[in-house]
Amino acid sequence: MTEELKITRIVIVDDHPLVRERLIELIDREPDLKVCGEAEDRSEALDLIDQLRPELAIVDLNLKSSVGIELIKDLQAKIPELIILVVSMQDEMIYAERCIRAGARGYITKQQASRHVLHAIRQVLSGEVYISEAVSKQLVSRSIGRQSGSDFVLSITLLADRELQVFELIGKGHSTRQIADLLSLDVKTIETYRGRIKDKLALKDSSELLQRAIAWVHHRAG
Amino acid sequence: MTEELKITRIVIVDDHPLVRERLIELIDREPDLKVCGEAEDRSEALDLIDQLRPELAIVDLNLKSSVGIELIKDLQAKIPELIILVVSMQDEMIYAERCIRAGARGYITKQQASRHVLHAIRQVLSGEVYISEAVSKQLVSRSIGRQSGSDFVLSITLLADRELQVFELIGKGHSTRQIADLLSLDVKTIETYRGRIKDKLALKDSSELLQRAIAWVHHRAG
DNA sequence: TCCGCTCGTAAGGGTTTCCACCACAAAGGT
DNA sequence: ACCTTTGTGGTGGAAACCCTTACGAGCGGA
Repeated sequence: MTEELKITRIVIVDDHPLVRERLIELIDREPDLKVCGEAEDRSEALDLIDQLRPELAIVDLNLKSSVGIELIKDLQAKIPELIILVVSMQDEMIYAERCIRAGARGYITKQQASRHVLHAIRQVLSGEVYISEAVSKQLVSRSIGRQSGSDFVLSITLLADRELQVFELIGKGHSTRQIADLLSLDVKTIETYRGRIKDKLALKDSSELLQRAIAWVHHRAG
Repeated sequence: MTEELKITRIVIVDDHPLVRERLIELIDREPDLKVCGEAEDRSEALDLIDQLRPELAIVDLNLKSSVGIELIKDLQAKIPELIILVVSMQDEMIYAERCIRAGARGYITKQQASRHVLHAIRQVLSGEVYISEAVSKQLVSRSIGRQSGSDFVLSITLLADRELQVFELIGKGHSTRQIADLLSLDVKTIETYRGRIKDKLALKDSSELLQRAIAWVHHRAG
């Protein structure tokens, strides 16, 4: 009588085939873990996970239309028992916080993923929350007073998830109409978000909003 | 007597280990290609490539600290015979243009990389320029008949002085009203310039104009 | 010289966006 | 149980966008 081995089934959601393929290799090398499906975008992911019902989903934050957070919320609402680990290019604490609040159980950057993804997987499977070093260190270094523009970075924290999404799309030069289409929302809704962003960041008109958004996007892009 | 096989040596510069690892696998599977080194950032890449002198460098655009474009320029200046293939997360034409202009011989998105990277490698090695479908389609849909990608800069020279002034102010995030005030002109005049700029640069709406202008300003700024 | 072209400036008129304010339901905190 | 935040939309007037037209100044070619 051989020992029964419980295999944990995992779905990967990421729009970069290179990353998916490498993650699959790393994971499938473990005898007790198995990637049972992959998806490239939100709706594909929802369908697939609903059908396969894996224990764990590894989700890229930066899906094409920047709807990673929405996907987390959707999954959390639909399949509460699913454990979600976020793999992201962003090493900003803001994003990690939002993901955890949205229901994810772990957050790891792509820089760290190669070495630490298995550790992260086991940690979230065991019920703990995993946040990668690089990110949590960032939190500390920021709270120790930085000078220029850091109060602006902090004020970004005030933005709700949707508002931040819209803010970033504005910074990339997208029109209100395009943003509405990208997020499948009414133009009027985007206009509301624009108004709220202006309030929260204390901006006086749309060009100040635009300038801030451009600066923010280019602040992260390097 | 065995056939002599010339092996092309390749260096990979990318700050995502997952991506590097997968690229290495794909490349090393080919008998005539060999990854001989990896680097994570600009200075590391410069040292390594200077030392190893590979035929080809595969460079990620979005390196952490420094912008990938700078690295391309550095490499091009220092080792002109090196062939550079850019692998990028950005599917926006602006970046492809800038890379090619900076001396890269190919541009492929990470979405496409998995399937097409070998084809791209062979194409740039054979002396041609490779630009991935997803990106070049954007270009074609906008301006029929142009395909080199770097002629955007040339088309900038089509702009009259006033038009260029307006273009740069747009790129800094100024509104039409603000520009009119700054230049002491009527709003209607600025609107005319916007229209002419769009014509000359073959842009289809104001957000494309905005994105171009932003890219232009950040290109000037370094 | 006359024709054609670009440049700088602006107006007319239709379409879309901006913006201040309102509405409402769900979630969460005190 | 209330109050705030969040996500989603609506009204309506001001402003911006976009296409077209205009017109004089300058400049280059036929």
